[in-house]
Amino acid sequence: MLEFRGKQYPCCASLTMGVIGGKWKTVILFHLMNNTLRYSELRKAMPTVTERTLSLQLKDLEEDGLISRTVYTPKPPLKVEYALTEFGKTLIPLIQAVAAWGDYAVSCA
Amino acid sequence: MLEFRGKQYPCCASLTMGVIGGKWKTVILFHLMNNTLRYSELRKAMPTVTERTLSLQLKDLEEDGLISRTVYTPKPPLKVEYALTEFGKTLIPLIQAVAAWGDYAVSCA
DNA sequence: CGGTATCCTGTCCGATACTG
DNA sequence: CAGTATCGGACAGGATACCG
Repeated sequence: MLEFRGKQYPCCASLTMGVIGGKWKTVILFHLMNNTLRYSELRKAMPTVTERTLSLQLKDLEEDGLISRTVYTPKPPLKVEYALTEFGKTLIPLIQAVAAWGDYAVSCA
Repeated sequence: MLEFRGKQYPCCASLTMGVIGGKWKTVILFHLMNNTLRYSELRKAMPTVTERTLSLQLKDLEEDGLISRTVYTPKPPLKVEYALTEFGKTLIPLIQAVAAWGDYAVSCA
């Protein structure tokens, strides 16, 4: 039994899935892999996610230390940028493998 | 927009997560990565999953073509073995990366 | 611009009991 | 031994409206 940030996992594989699982987290990480992006840029990159869900997933990823959130303006209109942290960058090879296998599976079908 | 086995995905990363996501699929694949296992052996390897859930997840993985189910006995008591298919084996590097990152994250915390 | 608040729905998944 | 049947709770995630 493993523990990470207060949650328990029966196996190292399930720990990873607990952190990057869910419907949108890998997609967010995939888009942040090569670029720092603003909230609105993420929305454009992922047109089918709702604002609420995107917001919640970003907060989750931030709490797990994978991404950073930087506010550049003192007042509205706000400018906010999201980027991978150093810890989040350790996921890059994994995200690349996830994306590559998705492409491969499509090419098989 | 990508399609795989009748489901739609907005991104190659989300396709992969749709196939190996969920609470238990990567754990099953992790245990089948190096060994063919019987149902009861999977249960021993994953003591905290319920029979119902294990059964459903195995069926999902079989329908997605990742694992094979072989019955060796004509009547009860049954002997059933699960193994990765050739297509499922293409996931091995990914599963290894998932497991390795889980270990790494624990070592950081 | 970058979010929350509120409400609601589906689905995942656990518990328990039973079967070929 | 290897499952299925039934029930039900919790939570992820969508729709829409509103706020600093």
